[in-house]
Amino acid sequence: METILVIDDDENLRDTIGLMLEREGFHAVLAGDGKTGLDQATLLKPDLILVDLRLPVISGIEVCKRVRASDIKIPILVLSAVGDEVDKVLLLEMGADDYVVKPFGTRELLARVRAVLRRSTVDKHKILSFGDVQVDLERRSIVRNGEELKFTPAEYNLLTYFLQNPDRALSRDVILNSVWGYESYPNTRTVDAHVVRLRQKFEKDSNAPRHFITVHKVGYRFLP
Amino acid sequence: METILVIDDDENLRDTIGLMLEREGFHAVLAGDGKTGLDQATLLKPDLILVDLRLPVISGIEVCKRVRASDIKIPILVLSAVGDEVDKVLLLEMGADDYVVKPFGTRELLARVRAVLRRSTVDKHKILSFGDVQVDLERRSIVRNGEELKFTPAEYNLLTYFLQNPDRALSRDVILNSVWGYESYPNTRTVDAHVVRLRQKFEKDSNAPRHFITVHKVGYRFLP
DNA sequence: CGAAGTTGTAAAAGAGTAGTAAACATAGGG
DNA sequence: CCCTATGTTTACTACTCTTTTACAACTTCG
Repeated sequence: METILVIDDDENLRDTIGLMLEREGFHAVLAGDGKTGLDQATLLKPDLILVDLRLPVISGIEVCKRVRASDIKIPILVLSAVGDEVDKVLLLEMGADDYVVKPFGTRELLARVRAVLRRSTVDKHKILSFGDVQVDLERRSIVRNGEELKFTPAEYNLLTYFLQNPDRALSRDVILNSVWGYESYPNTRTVDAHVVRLRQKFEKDSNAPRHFITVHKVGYRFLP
Repeated sequence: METILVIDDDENLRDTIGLMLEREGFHAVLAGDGKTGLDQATLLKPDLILVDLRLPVISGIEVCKRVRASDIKIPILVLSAVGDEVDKVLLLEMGADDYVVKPFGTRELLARVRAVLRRSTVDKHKILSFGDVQVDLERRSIVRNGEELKFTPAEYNLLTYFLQNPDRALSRDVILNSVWGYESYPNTRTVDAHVVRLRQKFEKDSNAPRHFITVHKVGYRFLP
């Protein structure tokens, strides 16, 4: 089920939209101001953000900018009042994917929501990243500064596991089970050997790791 | 990327539409009169033609007729002024796929454009291509430099599967399931054997594949 | 501090994987 | 019913990757 975050200070409208979305099978999350909205966005990573252009404190444009700044690629649909003299180009440049002029019909909004979602799912490659490195799960590629890196399967598997479990102390046993699976029983030192390689490849200073942190007597912790 | 041909004698409007389309990720080609427009149409084979109804010399209706007469199946969207007393039925009979009444909003036009394109792509006979090779799914033919290539069913199935899933790491199991189906259980090495053949046929240097890339311990990735 | 245990690391042994041609199997047409 | 075209498996080689090992360096804690 797709989650849609609705950011609007007009409680009435907000609830109406929320209800409508729920009725259409979406999961709607509501926020009354830009700040809350942004928090929700980073926390929930919704599939779409519906944001009012005129918001107190943090405007809709600002929300667009900030969502785009954090590298989460969530499509954004802006709601603007008919009077708003907004440069549509600016809006799209700020990272909005589409906009609807109030007052709008339920069906129109829904059509837009679906259109944006459709477009975004097409090119929704999951790309994990840390530092200047991007990992494309679909292509199974690792890119740094636009350049594809060579890597072995174990390196890739371990790296993506770390990326998907950031900032957690992971014991060697847990890592072995998750990355190598239950069927193979390598020595736990194997993990160490591979972490060494990841460090050599991805740490600027291999002696002072910033991403692949040793947790003494336990295992490792990955910091993006 | 989709190419859209805009035929309108109003330079201002033409440019505005062109700009808007470009911004939305289309490739816009502009023509100021029916004659030029028709030439462009046959030359470029755009994915959509946007044509003003009131054109000097050759009218929009005439453009529709002539495009339909030549057997290119390009969808046409007609722009008509509000005063124009046009029989909509006639318009559609002439080969237009939809029409928009001026003055129109950017969003409305875009919505129509997308709608028409969506409808037309469904039954557009798709030609997949990579390098200097074209694969016509409808004819089930593979052509290189205007010459039809011979191929076996398995070669064709595997190749088209790759073409339809470009730039993704595909495991042997996934390939087997998708190309061979769930009912047959060939060895995964079978995939390798067929990839070898595709390479021999389509790679310039079989030792340094540029299209059929090995993904160690996983399978293959196809790059157009 | 110093002993015991833990981790870092390079290199070698070992295990597994892919490329490839040829053998084998199968189906469909004549 | 055999022949041919195609598909699948096998066998072997070359190669890549993984794991182990050995030892140095480090951490912890009494």
